[in-house]
Amino acid sequence: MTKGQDTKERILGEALDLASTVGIEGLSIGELANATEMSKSGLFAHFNSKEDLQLEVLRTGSAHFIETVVSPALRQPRGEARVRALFERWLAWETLRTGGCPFMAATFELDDRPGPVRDALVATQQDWVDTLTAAIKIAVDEGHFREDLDTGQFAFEFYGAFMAFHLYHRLLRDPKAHSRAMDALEQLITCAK
Amino acid sequence: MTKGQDTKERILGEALDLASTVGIEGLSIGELANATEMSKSGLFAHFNSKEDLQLEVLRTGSAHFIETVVSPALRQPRGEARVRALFERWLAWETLRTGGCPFMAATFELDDRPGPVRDALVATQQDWVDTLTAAIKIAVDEGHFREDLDTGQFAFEFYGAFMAFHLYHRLLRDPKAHSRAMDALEQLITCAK
DNA sequence: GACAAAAACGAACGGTCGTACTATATTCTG
DNA sequence: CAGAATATAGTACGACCGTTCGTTTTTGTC
Repeated sequence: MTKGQDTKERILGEALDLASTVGIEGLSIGELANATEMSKSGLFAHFNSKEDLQLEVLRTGSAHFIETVVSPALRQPRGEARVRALFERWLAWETLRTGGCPFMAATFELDDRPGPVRDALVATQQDWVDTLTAAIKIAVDEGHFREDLDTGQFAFEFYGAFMAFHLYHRLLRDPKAHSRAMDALEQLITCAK
Repeated sequence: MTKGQDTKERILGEALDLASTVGIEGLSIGELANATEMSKSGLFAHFNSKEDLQLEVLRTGSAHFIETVVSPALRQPRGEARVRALFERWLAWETLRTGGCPFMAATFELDDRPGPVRDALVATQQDWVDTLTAAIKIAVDEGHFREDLDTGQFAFEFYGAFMAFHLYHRLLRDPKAHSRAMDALEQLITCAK
C-alpha cells in the first residue's frame, strides 16, 4: 500500500524539479525515468497518461507552494506584515528549485494551449491571485493600507514585481534582482498608505 | 537571388508566429514546414541547423519589435510622452501575434538552458531594458520625472507591469488586464514625479 | 532556348516520444 | 512460508524529431 505511494511521491518531487527547468510540457517520461532511476514503463505505470502526470505535478506543486509560501505567511499577523511575508516567501520559493518557480514556466508554456492541464493551471493561479487579494484586503481592514485602495490592482502590481524578479534573476542574472524586487514592494506599500 | 530570400523571410514570419504559441524550443521543423506548405527538407535547406533557425527567429523578432514598438515611440516627443508610448505600443505588440510576445515565451523556456540561443535572447532583452532605461532617463532630464528617480528601478517595475499584463491577459483571460496595466503605468508615473 | 545555379522535394537515417502489453520482482496479507 | 496483490522491468509499436543525401524542379543569365 505504502510502497507505491512512496515512489509516486518521489517521482512527483523529481518531476516538479525537472519541470521547473524544462517546463511541464517539455517534461518527458524517459527523462523523468532516468532522473528517478526507474524504467520508463515502471514509472509510467503510476500514471494513466502523460496528461495525468502533468496534472499531478501541478497538484503537487500547488501543495508545496501552499506549504512553503502561503501557510507560513498566514502565521504572520494580519495586515501589512502578512503581505510582506507573502512576497518574501514567494521570492524564496523562486530560488528553491533548480529552474525557479515551476508555475512560471508552465504559465508561458500553456497560455495558448487549451486543455485540462491549462485549466488546472489557471485555477491554481487564480487561487493564488485571490489569496493575495484577500491578504491585501485584510491590510486595508486593519487600517494599514488606505480605505479606497484597489486591492485587485495592488495584487496585479505585486505579481508584476515578482515576474520582473524572475526575469532579472533567472534570465538576465542581474545581482540586483532581489533588491529591485524588494524596492518595488516597498514602493507599492508606500503608495498604498 | 531574391527568390530564396523571399521564402526565407516568409518562413521566419511564420516561425515567429508559431514560436509565440509553442515557444522557440517547441517549434519543430515539420510543423513549420506544414504551416508554410513546404517540404521539411526544402525548408531545412534554408538553415544549417535548428539552432540557426532559432537564432534567426530571434533576430527577426527583434527587428519586428524595433519596427513596431521602439521606432514609433522614438518619434514621440522626448520624456514622459515617449515613455507612455513605449508602454502602449508594447501592450499592442503583445496582442499582435497569435500567442502573444514571442520573447516572453522564449524567456521562460530558455532561462535555464545555456547555449547560443539563450545568449542571443539575453542580449535582446538587455537591449530592451537599456532602451527603456534610456527613455526614462530622458524624462528625468526633461524635468518630467523627479531628479533623484532610480531609472533602473522604474524600468524594472515598468517591465513587471507588462509581464503581469501578459499573465492576466493570456492565461487568466481577465478582461480588465489592459486597464490594470494602464493603471499600473499611471501609478508608476505618478510616483516618479 | 540552353545551361548553370539555386531552390525545393522525397526518402531514409538513428533517436526519442508516449503508450500498450506481457512477464518478472517485490511487497503485503493470512 | 504460501499465495495474492502490487510494483517494476522488458520489449515493441507507430509517430515525429532533426538531419543527410541524391534527385528533380524552378529560376536567372547569356
